[in-house]
Amino acid sequence: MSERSVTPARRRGLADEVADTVREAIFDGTYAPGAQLREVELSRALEVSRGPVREALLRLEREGLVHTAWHRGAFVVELSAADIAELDSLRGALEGLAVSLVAETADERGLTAIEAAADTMGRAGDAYAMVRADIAFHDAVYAAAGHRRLREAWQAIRSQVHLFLLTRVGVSDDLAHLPGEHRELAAALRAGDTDRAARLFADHRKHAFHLLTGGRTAAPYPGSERESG
Amino acid sequence: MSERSVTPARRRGLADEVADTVREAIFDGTYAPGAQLREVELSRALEVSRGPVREALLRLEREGLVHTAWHRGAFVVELSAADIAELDSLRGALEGLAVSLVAETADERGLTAIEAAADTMGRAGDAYAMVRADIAFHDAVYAAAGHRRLREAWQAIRSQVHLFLLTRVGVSDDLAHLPGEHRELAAALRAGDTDRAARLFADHRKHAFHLLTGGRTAAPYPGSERESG
DNA sequence: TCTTGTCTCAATGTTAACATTAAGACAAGC
DNA sequence: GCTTGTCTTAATGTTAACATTGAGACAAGA
Repeated sequence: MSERSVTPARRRGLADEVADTVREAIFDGTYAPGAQLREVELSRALEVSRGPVREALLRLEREGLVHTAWHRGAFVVELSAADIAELDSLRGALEGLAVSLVAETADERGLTAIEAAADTMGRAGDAYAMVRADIAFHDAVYAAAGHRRLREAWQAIRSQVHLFLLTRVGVSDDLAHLPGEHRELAAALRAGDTDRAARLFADHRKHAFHLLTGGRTAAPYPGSERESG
Repeated sequence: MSERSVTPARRRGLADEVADTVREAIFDGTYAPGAQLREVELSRALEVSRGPVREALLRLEREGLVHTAWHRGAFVVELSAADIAELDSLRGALEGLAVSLVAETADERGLTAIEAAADTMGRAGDAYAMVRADIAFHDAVYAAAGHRRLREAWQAIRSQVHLFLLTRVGVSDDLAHLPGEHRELAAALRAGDTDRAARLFADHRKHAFHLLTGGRTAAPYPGSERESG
């Protein structure tokens, strides 16, 4: 049992540490969308040299949280309406695969983790904790899929989704229904009902999309509608 | 007309140059799967310092062509049967979205580019040129989808697919039917027939999968079969 | 008034030296 | 004979200094 929790014990290096710190700073609002991330500034603040900072910024760029330009530096991304639509449709495609994998091949451990994540969401205090729990729930689903590249594809947009949720949280405080939805999703996955699970996940996304954009955003890509029809 | 081909003219930096060179070297077989990529060795050979080389290796890692371990360096990936199955299923999910986007919203320019890529394939000389043309065809499809993050998700596995095709080319010299298939795919896309295009693309992948793995490989993920049913 | 050329400077791109790590060889101990 | 500890060495991780770039300010010219 306790053997299971033994971490691979691999050293992480300063770059990972820096990346985590900066990512949290962006989520905390320390660096707002559009803000510039200066290498020397960060290296001074974190007491490391510019090497690891550069590497960390590259990693954040891979996550889509930061965009860089030649000799002009790194900036926190500003998500446009079109970007939100892209994230929504791509999420749909990835989650479609993840859900079918989990429903058809997931083991007990993965299903338990998903249900635990759903339960955690029910105990979330404020809206920000709710957002964290929501992301964690989807993390659990991707983890249970047992598909490394799929998980990596999710991680490439995960931070952007997180950022979007954080900036839009508060436009609607009617988030109380989410924990119930997640428990329903978890139940469908455990039941192995692929079609029902896929439909629920699609509805879940569409629901959140319209709720958070308030309908003022561009319509989602047509491709994102296909699986729910 | 000529205005259209004006490149953004942005400087690329040594890291991009190095990444391109090393990627080509991997595809050429200079660095076989499993080979170590030493930073000092590369920096000496390319006459740059280790900084850009490190950055290039990070980029190749993002493409999945290389994997690195703490204080142990970078190695060319060795694709297992499970990896191939992952690539196939993830490709299916991404292409499903791409195909529906192209069939429903693509403009004339994108469709023309796809057809041009299909025609190029017909004129491919040897099997290696055929592989390049095949990748280029799919590139054109993703480009025509007009979905930046989808294209990036494809680029994250593109090189791995390319590497796999190169290592397996020759197990079957019956690749003559591919150009015809591609032209058929292009026609379905231009016709805007989403369902037919999706079915054709799924069959195309399944066909290539079985052809190149010779059926000796693990079965593809169940999720990869869904859209063709 | 608008354009164009020059200048300045802050920031990134690059380099080479230094510090730390991990795998392998080898001998001591059980 | 097998394990364990130490040493060596080759590689990466990190640092700080140097080189290059791009945006803005400003003045001269049409």
